[in-house]
Amino acid sequence: MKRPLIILTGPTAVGKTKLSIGLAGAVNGEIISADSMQVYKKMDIGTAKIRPEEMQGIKHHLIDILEPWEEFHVALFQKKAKEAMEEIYQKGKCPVIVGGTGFYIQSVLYDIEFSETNADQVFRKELEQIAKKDGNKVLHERLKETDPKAAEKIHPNNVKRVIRALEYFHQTGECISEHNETQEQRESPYRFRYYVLSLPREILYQRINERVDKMKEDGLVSEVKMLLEAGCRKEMVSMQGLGYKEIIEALEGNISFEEAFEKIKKETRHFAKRQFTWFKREKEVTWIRKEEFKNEKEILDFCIRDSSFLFQ
RNA sequence: GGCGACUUAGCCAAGUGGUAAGGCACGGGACUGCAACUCCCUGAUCAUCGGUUCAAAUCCGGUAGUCGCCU
Repeated sequence: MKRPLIILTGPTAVGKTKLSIGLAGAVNGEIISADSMQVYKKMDIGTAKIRPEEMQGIKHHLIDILEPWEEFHVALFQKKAKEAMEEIYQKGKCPVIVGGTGFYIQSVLYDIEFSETNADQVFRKELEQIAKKDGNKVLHERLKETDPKAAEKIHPNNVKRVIRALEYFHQTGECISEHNETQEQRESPYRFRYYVLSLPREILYQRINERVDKMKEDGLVSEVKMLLEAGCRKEMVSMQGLGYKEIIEALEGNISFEEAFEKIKKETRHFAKRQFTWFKREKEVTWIRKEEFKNEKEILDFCIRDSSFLFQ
């Protein structure tokens, strides 16, 4: 029998955290964060990380597990998430994955296979240079020769993806396009419910603006300063996070702080839009349109009722 | 009241006689080891009326609005 799994996601600032506590409490669950930035310690304000006192005794996994100078990626997320899930199942509890990184959720839900190889930084840098010097097209041509199917699917300007496809072939001798095709067929090894929390665009955008204003008040600038003093550099994956890269720009004097915060709002809106696009094409999801409910309690009740079959 | 300048998509903005660059926003989409990343797609007939011309956003005139200066 497949084991139960609850996923709670949605665009940034939609209110996942709040609902997650109630839900996890009701189903005797523990929370696994599916968030590419909240894994980092010391990055609290900019990631709108849940505070310990808000957790109400619910155990949270994959939050604050890395230093900001360490690298994180899907494969690692999947590994750690699976470990956490194992631990949760051992206790007879139900894992509740909460977070807005759709890609991460997918990796666990469909148990996508990642090869054992590590990122080949040297190879990547080399290809990046080619793209820079000779143009994106040249690199794409190269992919056409090794993996025409992938080349067809990936736009020449999407250098990152082109490089990954080339790297994959370089490391495994196999076409990433074929690998992906087989992975797409996968069925989830879990009995699950995949909730996507949503709000009308205008309301969500308003919440985003308010949240960014709050980050400003709460001292996002000092947080970034502290991180830089601790040795963080803008090239680091963690410092590419929304809110961090813009404040660094301002600290470097390239833009004003006012511009930086406006930029954060704008980019966060863009991010939310991308998240919607992702969830829209995920097939086995249950949308929870918050505007159709009277209050938070009703939403929670719906989730509890709706997911109860997982435990029968 | 007079003189002058301006008026191009939601915003910024090129074009000064041959049939509307670009950027931003909005919207849509992709995504299988950097994913809060990276990338793709999408819009006007040029304030308005009339004239000149084979041809006008581009020249001329009227009207309206905006801005500046002057009395």
